[in-house]
Amino acid sequence: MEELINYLLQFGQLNQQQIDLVKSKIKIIELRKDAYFSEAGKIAKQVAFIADGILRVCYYNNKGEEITRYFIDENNFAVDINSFSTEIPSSEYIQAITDCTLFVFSRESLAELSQTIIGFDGIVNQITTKSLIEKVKRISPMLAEDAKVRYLNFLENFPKLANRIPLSLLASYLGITQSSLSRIRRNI
Amino acid sequence: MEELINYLLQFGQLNQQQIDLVKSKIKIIELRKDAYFSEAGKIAKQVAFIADGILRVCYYNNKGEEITRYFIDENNFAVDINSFSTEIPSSEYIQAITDCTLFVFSRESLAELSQTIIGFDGIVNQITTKSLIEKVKRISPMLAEDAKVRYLNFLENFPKLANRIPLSLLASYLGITQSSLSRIRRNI
DNA sequence: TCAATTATTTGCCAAATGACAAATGAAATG
DNA sequence: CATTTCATTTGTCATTTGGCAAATAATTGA
Repeated sequence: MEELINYLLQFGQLNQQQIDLVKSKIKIIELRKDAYFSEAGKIAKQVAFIADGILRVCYYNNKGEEITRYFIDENNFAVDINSFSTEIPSSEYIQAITDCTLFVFSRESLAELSQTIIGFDGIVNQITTKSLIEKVKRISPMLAEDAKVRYLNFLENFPKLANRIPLSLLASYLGITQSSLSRIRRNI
Repeated sequence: MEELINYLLQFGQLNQQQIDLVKSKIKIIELRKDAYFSEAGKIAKQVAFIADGILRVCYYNNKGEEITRYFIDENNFAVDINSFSTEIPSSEYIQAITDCTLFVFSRESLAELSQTIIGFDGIVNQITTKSLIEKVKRISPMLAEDAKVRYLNFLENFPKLANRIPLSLLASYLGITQSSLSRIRRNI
């Protein structure tokens, strides 16, 4: 749980009392591989900090194909920010692709922390903005590159993730078929 | 300038005095086609609300090719949020692709508004978050679709923009060559 | 208006990727 | 250990897209 606290402290100060208060709001959840953390059609009510495991964000297109948009691994927050902030039902899923241990905050817990801890909103805002900027930076350049370069970039940026993610999901994330990714991998 | 104020009022309340204060901080800038609003290597010091015209965000890859990442048109904010918020030199350009009229806030102006107007930070945070979420939603699904579908989606989502953007830039945004886009267009 | 410049279209061929099916490999289960 | 299930690789062929050059169209500026 120290990882989570350290993460927060990057963005603002918290005294021991405040840290304890934050900790008291955490609910620890174990998610089995393939289980959903949040689902399309439902309103996201929780924010998770991943203590262990990998989640992915995915959706289904109009051909029924499953598209993986994003992976999130240890020591990062996972939330359907759109649904969580607007309270509109989500259009995508957040799913465990390995067994996961999550530190979960409910909407109510966060509201209480927001009211009790001066500066908590600021920390949350910074984390939100930073995460979204990173996401844009990660995804945005991909269109301009061919599949091989996208794969190599992924390996470079997330060397530890590559072995832990099934080929099919990685291919979907890269925007190619798993056959193509398999062939690309052979040619390296 | 009413457009800008209305835009802000969507995210929070401002009384007439506060509105006047906001207006007093605005600097009106005319940008000629091809001129830069912000440049790679420099720290973004301004935020623009586009009163008229279209901007694009672009960068150069390691082959020297120019990649267009994003278009921004009237009644939207444009800023290199990464550079502006971290004060780290940017790696991309924001360029006018038509003659533009911009309402510009400097970092100092925003800081003053932040200190003077209760709730101004909240408005700014909401706009920032909402803009980033929209950006992710716009870009993220593109990888999973072929070029023709990407083009059709663009037409559907931004019907007015298509005629105002040169083919070459739109092709770059869609991640294909202009020849390919030209062919795709013919087949529709 | 005409020339010069820039933007777009087209043709040709090569390379990349998709679609589908089959083969192989790896992991889980009884 | 054998079997089943799932993941990955491979083969074949069709389609898409890129790269390059040339042709055509549109725009700009003297």
